[in-house]
Amino acid sequence: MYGLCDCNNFYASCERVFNPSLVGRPVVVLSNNDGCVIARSNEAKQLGIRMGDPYFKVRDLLRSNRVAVFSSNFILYGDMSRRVMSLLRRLVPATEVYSIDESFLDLRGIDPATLDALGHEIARTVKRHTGIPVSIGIAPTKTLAKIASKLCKQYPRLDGCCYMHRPQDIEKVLRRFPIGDVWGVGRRWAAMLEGMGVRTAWDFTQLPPERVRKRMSVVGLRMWKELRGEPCIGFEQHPVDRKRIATTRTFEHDTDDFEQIRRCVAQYAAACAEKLRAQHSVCGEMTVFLLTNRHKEGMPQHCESHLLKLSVPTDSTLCLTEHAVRTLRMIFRKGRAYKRAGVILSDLSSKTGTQLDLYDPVDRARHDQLMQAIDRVNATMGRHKVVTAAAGTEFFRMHREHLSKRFTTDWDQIIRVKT
DNA sequence: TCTGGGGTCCTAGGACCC
DNA sequence: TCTGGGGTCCTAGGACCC
Repeated sequence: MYGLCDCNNFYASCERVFNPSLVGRPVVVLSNNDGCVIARSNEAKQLGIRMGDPYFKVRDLLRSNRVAVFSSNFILYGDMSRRVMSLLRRLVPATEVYSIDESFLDLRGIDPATLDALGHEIARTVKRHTGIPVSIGIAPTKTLAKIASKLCKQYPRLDGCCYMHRPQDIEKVLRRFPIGDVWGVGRRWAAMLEGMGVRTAWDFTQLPPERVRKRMSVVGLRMWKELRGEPCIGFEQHPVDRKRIATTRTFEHDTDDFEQIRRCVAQYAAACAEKLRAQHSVCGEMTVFLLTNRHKEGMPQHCESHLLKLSVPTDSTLCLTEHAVRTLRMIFRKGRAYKRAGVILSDLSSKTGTQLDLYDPVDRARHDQLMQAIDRVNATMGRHKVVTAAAGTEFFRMHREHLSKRFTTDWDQIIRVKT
């Protein structure tokens, strides 16, 4: 049996933990720059606010319904996630962290008769220790466990855990489960399947497998088998290294100011390099891109980008910043209203065993020492304490009008209790 | 005025190899 | 009239996830 533990309305729930007056009130969390809605409490969902709605379009609706609005506080959400995940790790034999708010649970070797009680116990414990409400689904495959956890959200009387294992129960659920809500079915496939007369997950399991394979490749076939109770997606015991690392941002205003964009790109390169070192990898390729505002109708759209292949793979902020700025110089065109820029690192490999260049002008060993020192300073004394001159100390401020505090990671912002 | 950010996997087709 | 067989690697594009 596979378990899935999914935190309910995770970002909104994190905000509520430190502000209990929000319980029962609608809450939404906004993306970077307070751009659009990326998380909603149940009450906010009921008001008809959709995922991805631009903030400026729903502002009046939010105000008239006294919705609590927050800028995204990823430091807080990341720390709360870490707490939930480490708790889960203590309660089951193994876990696979799937996203910031979801973890698969390895339940092999546990007496099936006790799984329902275990699921409820986990949900209660996570709520008690972290304040975060979760939905736990337990079923014979990962795809079915996902469905089971969605049922928990739909039916509060399940009380946080749905153990779905008898074939007749599974059939009953699948017959009412919309195909578009199945894990792995996006908008395109949902439309295609509905065109084929497939409305529910059950309809899908009744299609001939050859047809599924032909229209949806092995990915669809795997899903078909998983829904029929045959596990095809295994349990990842150990977290795998990323194959791409990106840092990209939308600017608050359109700009063609080269110096400003250069500072941003240098900051993105440094952020990528930090993530790269954190997983002990080096990168062999770097892409820098610039985009104009895709929402401006009638304006010419431009996408400048260039992929640079590095002669020696590196994880040095200095090397990557230099490459990024040089690449930016190549693609930048004065007079274009740029709205977004980014740095993407690819061709990642393990740092041990890097092929060096005999004529390499860079002293790798010294760079390594310097990077270690910088990472240590920034880790212990606060982010951005040491930066490159290219990135500058003037941090391009994100528009975050409704930011909550770093209650759990900053002594100066720890919650105060009035007596 | 104002519209996020970061990932993965699979397939088909072309270039190339022996 | 008739033109082999078997493979790899790379890339772009399309699908998906949170």
